[in-house]
Amino acid sequence: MAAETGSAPVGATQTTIRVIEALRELDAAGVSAVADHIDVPTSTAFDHLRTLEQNEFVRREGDEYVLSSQFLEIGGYCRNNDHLYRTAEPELQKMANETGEHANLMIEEFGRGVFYAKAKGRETFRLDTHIGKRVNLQTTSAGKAILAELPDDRVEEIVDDHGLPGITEHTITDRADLFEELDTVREQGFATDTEERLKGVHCVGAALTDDDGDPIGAVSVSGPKNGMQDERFFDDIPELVLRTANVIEVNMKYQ
Amino acid sequence: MAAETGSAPVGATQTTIRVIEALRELDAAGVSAVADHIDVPTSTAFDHLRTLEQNEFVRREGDEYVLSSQFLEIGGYCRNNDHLYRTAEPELQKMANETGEHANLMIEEFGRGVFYAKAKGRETFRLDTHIGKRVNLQTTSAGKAILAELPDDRVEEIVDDHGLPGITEHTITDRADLFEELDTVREQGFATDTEERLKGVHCVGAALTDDDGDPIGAVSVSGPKNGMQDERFFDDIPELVLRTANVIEVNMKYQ
DNA sequence: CCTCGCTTCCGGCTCTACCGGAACGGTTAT
DNA sequence: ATAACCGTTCCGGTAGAGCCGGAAGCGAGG
Repeated sequence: MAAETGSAPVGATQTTIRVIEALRELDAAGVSAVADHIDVPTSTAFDHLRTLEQNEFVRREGDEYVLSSQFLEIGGYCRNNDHLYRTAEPELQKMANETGEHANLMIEEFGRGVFYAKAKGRETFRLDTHIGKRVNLQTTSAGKAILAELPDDRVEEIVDDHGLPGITEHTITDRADLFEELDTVREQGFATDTEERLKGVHCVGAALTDDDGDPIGAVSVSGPKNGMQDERFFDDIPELVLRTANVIEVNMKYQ
Repeated sequence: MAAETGSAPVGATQTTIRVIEALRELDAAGVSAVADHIDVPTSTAFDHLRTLEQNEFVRREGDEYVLSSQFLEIGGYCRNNDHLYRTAEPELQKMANETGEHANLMIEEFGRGVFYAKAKGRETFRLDTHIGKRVNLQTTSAGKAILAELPDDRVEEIVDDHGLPGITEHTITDRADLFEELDTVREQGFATDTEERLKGVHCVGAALTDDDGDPIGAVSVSGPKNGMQDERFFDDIPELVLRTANVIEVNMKYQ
């Protein structure tokens, strides 16, 4: 989360958000645990928890507070009304069925990649990527596909904001390397990820662009490294991913 | 949403929440549209929108504000850490595969049913149930299964709070009918829904209970009315749903 | 160039968010 | 039993901040 320590216009809301963050980090916690965590008096934490509870953002579980499913509800509602999601979701399913691998839809927000939707293939190895999860764009194929469609100065800005932290030994951590990689992506038309975010996982991603050529997201397929190699990884899967991306782009316009 | 008009301890937070609700209802809106909608000066709406934006709960799209995927992120994160979800999710998948229909996991929160997870079967007719969607418990099979495991006075309380509004012509709208139905559910061990929330859709649901016998959720299968009839609807599917519920209950304890 | 609608900024007044402290309630130890 | 202790809940005063009106930017359109 941003944790802008700069003064927010509405300080009380800022405090409430800190309470939410605390509950998220603590999973379940009592009033005083929350108060300690964000360094406010218990009475203050209590006021905010109660306000959140009244609005059903927080629920009591025994003698502790937990975040409710209200967040999921709002997020799910917005996503369900989203034209991109509605258009892409069925195509994701198809892609997952055809490949047997996981298919993902990513969007960019605040300079980071959001796993916006996923479809499971036959291989149901457990992914760490919960819905909505945010990652640095350069660590995924879909993210790199998006970056490749953004103007250079915007990429610079994103790198300035979020850096290039190494997640695995294969993650791109150098700025020049990144731009070189983005050149390759633009040449190929698709992006790859060879264990750059998760050991043992390979991905192929392609950007979705609007009429102006601006990226509105990206789709990708991810699977175990062993099954994702050679022609399948460099030809078959990319072709399918690109075709799917194309179908989604077209359907975005005419329905 | 609750819309507790009673005074919240932290009024500023209450206002922020109203801004969020407004954005949700308006989909995308400018400062003044939000201000009008919740009847505050534009400058106030602006302050709150800016605070939300700084914390990445709201994003600018052109010259309008929209809710960001932050809600999905928080909700998805919590769900992913949830023992019930982690345990039930793979079983849902299996159930969807075996039946070819949609499989759902519902939990109860604030007296309403939350569609907490779903797995798609082969029949991919478009459901209106986005993830996190809240419904009145008595309108779904999973919800009735949960109600059947709650003490009568709690059921009374829930009905008092949320009423028994009719959604389709088959929805239970009478209190006595509801209790009669819950008796049947307890006898059978599972609950059914014959077009009580959606025309043309039948469901079968079974509750998940903890060691104390309190319901922690319910699983259900829903499909088109035509395919969900006779032995399949009254025997085969119920058996599978009950078996799945049982597997989840056991796995909850030993892993 | 002027108008109009919207967003953004600014500063003062008043209200309220915040806090300390006290009461309450449940649990454990003596 | 009873006391001690922990966390939660309640309460009231104060000073600091949220709210608001008004004005300044800023585009779009005539």
